[in-house]
Amino acid sequence: MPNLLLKDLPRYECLLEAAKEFPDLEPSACETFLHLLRGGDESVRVMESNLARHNITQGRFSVLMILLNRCRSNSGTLGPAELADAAGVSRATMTGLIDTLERDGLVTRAPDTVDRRMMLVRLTDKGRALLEEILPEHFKRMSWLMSPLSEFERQTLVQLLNKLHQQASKFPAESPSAAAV
Amino acid sequence: MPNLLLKDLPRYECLLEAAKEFPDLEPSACETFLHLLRGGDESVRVMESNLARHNITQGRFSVLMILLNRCRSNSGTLGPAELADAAGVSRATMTGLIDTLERDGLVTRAPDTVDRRMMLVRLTDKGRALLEEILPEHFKRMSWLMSPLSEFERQTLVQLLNKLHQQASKFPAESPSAAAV
DNA sequence: GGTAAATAGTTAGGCAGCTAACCATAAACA
DNA sequence: TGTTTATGGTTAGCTGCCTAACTATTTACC
Repeated sequence: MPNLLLKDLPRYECLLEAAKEFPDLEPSACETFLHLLRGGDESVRVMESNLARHNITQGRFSVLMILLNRCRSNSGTLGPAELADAAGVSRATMTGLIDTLERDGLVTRAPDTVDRRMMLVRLTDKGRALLEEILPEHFKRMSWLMSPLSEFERQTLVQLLNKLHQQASKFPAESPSAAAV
Repeated sequence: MPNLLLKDLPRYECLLEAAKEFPDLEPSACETFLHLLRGGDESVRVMESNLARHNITQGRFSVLMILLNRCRSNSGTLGPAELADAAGVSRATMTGLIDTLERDGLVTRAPDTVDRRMMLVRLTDKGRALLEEILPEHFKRMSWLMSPLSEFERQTLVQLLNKLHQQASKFPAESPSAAAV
């Protein structure tokens, strides 16, 4: 799901110019933000073009990967609510994702006999086989994408992104302008 | 449009473990990639919660910003194809975006008398007023989000993201596995 | 034990992204 | 000049994302 992507980011001088009109615009913050968006988006596109060859999308892929990981530790089943939480989407979205995955035979959905509100989603053999077919190229592309960065640069990038993650997680879910404080 | 987001990224030891099963998995590349995705996604969410208060989405916002920028230099009008290219979406998507923007009175659409295939999209006064209402808080949030990073760290981050951008732009649009070469 | 609150899952309606196909017009070229 | 090709815009149909509202079940609490 590539997001909207500005092809040419504004040059720094333009940001400086715009800052005269909008005193709240901090050019270096804006520049960093736009680069981050573009970087994330382009990376997703590179990976998605691989997934698309197997008729699968980023969203479906994430669900399959979560199930695969949980297989190792737990019983191999998860409820839609847990999946939604792990994947960072709404429960309604997860219902739709599971619908298409089930339709294509990649997961199964069965009612939980203990808690009768719950459904148990499980990766099928077909789903696992699909992942094993996709993953080698998937990981190759990751390596290719990151190949211009040295190990040190990768660590640096992760640290910087972690700082942003820390900050974003502080964001008050509701209060709108309180963020500016 | 927040993309799908893994809430808890796998720990590095898990990546090392998984690399035993998938020899193509390069743990540091994978870790960097996942952090990048999460960082971009979280940042978008912070900004979008502001736009949503004004009943606008990231996609619509981008179109308005492109028009605002072009106003300064050009005649203030752009065709859907140019907009789509600048925003990095398909022409069909842009048609839909302009539809809703026009419905809400934020842009106008008029046929070009010279090239009769073209439409000319123009920002309305209402659209401009909306931007002027949104932008201060928009820029405040950018600054808030980036506030944990020093100027030097921002420069570093931009440089690293630029390297990824260079690499991603090298990506062959069609050939699937040639990327691994 | 019985009512209220919380939780799991789904459904409905809307927007945004995509591809593929289509029509109108313009440009290229024989 | 006339045909072919390219371009601009739209439409149709799909997926995926959201919120809000709904049902069923479980839990909490009086």
